[in-house]
Amino acid sequence: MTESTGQLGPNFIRNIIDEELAANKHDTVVTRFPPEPNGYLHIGHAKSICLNFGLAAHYGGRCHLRFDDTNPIKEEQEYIDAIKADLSWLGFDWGQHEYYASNYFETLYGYAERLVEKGLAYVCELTAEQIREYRGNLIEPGRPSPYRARPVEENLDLLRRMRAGEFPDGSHVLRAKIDMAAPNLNLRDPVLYRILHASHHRTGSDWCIYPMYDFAHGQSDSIEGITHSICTLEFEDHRPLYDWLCEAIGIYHPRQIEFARLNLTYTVMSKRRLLELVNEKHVSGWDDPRMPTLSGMRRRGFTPGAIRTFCDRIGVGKSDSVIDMSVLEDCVREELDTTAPRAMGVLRPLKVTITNYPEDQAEEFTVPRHPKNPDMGRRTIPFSREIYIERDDFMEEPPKKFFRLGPGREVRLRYGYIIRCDEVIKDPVSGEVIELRCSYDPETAGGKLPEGRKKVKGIIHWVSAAHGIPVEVRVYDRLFNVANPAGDKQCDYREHLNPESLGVLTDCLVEPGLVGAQPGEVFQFERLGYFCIDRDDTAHKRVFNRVVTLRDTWAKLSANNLNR
RNA sequence: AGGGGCGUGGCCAAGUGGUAAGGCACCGGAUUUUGAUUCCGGCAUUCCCAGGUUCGAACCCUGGCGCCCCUGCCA
Repeated sequence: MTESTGQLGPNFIRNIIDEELAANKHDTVVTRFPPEPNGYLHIGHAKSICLNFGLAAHYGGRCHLRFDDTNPIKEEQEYIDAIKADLSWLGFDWGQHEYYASNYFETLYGYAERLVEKGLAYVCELTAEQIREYRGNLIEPGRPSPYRARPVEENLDLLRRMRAGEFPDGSHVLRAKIDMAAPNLNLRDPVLYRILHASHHRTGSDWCIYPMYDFAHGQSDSIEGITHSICTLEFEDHRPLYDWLCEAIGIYHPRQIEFARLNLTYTVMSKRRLLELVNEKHVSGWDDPRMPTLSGMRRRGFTPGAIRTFCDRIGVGKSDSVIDMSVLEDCVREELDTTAPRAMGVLRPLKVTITNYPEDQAEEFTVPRHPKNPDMGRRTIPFSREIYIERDDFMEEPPKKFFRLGPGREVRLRYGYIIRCDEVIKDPVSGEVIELRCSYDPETAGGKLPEGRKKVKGIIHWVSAAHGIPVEVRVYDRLFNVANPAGDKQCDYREHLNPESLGVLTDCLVEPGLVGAQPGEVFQFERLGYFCIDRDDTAHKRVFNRVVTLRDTWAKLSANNLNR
């Protein structure tokens, strides 16, 4: 069992378990993470995973991985493999406890016959539409199916013939006999088994009847000895059925506890919408770095530790909540700040010629890989007459408090010399600034400041023109431009897609020390943010993803000034 | 004859009758060869509202109000 990096804080579920333990209701805690293999895991699943595995770890129990594979039409092996990979990546180990609801099909069927024999279930021949009509609605009670009073023997015969494949899809279902007038619609004789002549990804053609969620989930929990079956709020209405079925069948009865699912600002979390984003090509795939999927976040450069910290930090409750994306970003920055080696990279290059630096000269600065962690060692960065700096670090008419480069101004090149901007060269046609001609002060190498020389406030990053490696950098912004895209009843969530969520910068330059870096490696480009090498990276075309920017007080300040 | 849940600062969240933790965000300020990091300080006389019980209420009681979920042979 892998421990989460953070702490699973106190929450109402822990309080419940503490009380039960104090009352000697259990001697161990067994939880489970039960995905349906019909899609990819997202950050919402991570919350459930951290909760279930976290509780098991906290109480010294265990957590099972169980695939809820009761609907062969929607499920595939591909998803099982992807889910396992994501779970491992997140840092959780389910050991030998890998289970499948489909492994219990025979047992489940036995439970069904038992219910029939007890007179608690019957075979119904109403069509799906008729069943809906008979069910009534939110304020009117339902009516009993004409097949409700069928004798036990007839039900048993019919159920066996359903299993034997004598009937076509949709012709018969097995229903629990509960209460057609129950205020909780789930209790109005819910369907337990349906006929589906479909091949199952694990059981092939062994079965043509498949149990519904309500007749598989709790039963699987029971079979595995799950003590606490933790699910999301929308299943609260199913709990009475969960309980009824365990009692009716007469099996061990786990306790279902519901918590609020995760919502994050500026993204969507439902499988349906995520699938639409992929199918309609609004993103490049499930692992598009803008997606809230674990595979997307992995490709983006988010770390498992940051996601675990996030899940621990947001807590677990029962009130519908929307967590601000900044919480996640903070977790990512917190981890990467301590682990990412520093480097210099220029995203939007502006050429600078150091006019008083000899043309045939070059030198190397040896500098730390990390400002606070000497154990990470040192690196060398070449310096020469021509360098590139960030366009944003020069302004022809600098506003107040801008302490970077401008005509006649001085800045320090990080780890290098102080330079002064003597001349601004513009494109004669467009008027665009295309080059800065500067002079350097040889006395200021490596942070030195000669007696009496005024300290410069601005420090900017740079890359030597002759030595830099050209790279492509993909900069990501929020996928949607409103905080709650799915919450707008006026229009479709897709109308809130941020057209600028992906920016591709093709003229970037990074320091030559990064030649050998491999896909997945993360660096901090000083003053800019964290960047990881994408899996599209090749020797001919190096590709970085921007994981997240650094906090930018200047950007905030100038934005505030603009608003005034 | 509707039922089930939930309301603590901008966003989360602890708190379970003894006088409102923490994080994110935000606002100051110090240190800094990253406008980063770090560090210090500020940020709810009040817990959806109104009554009541109590020496004492976010916690207990009553009555309102608001929001979410439920009418698949999906999970």
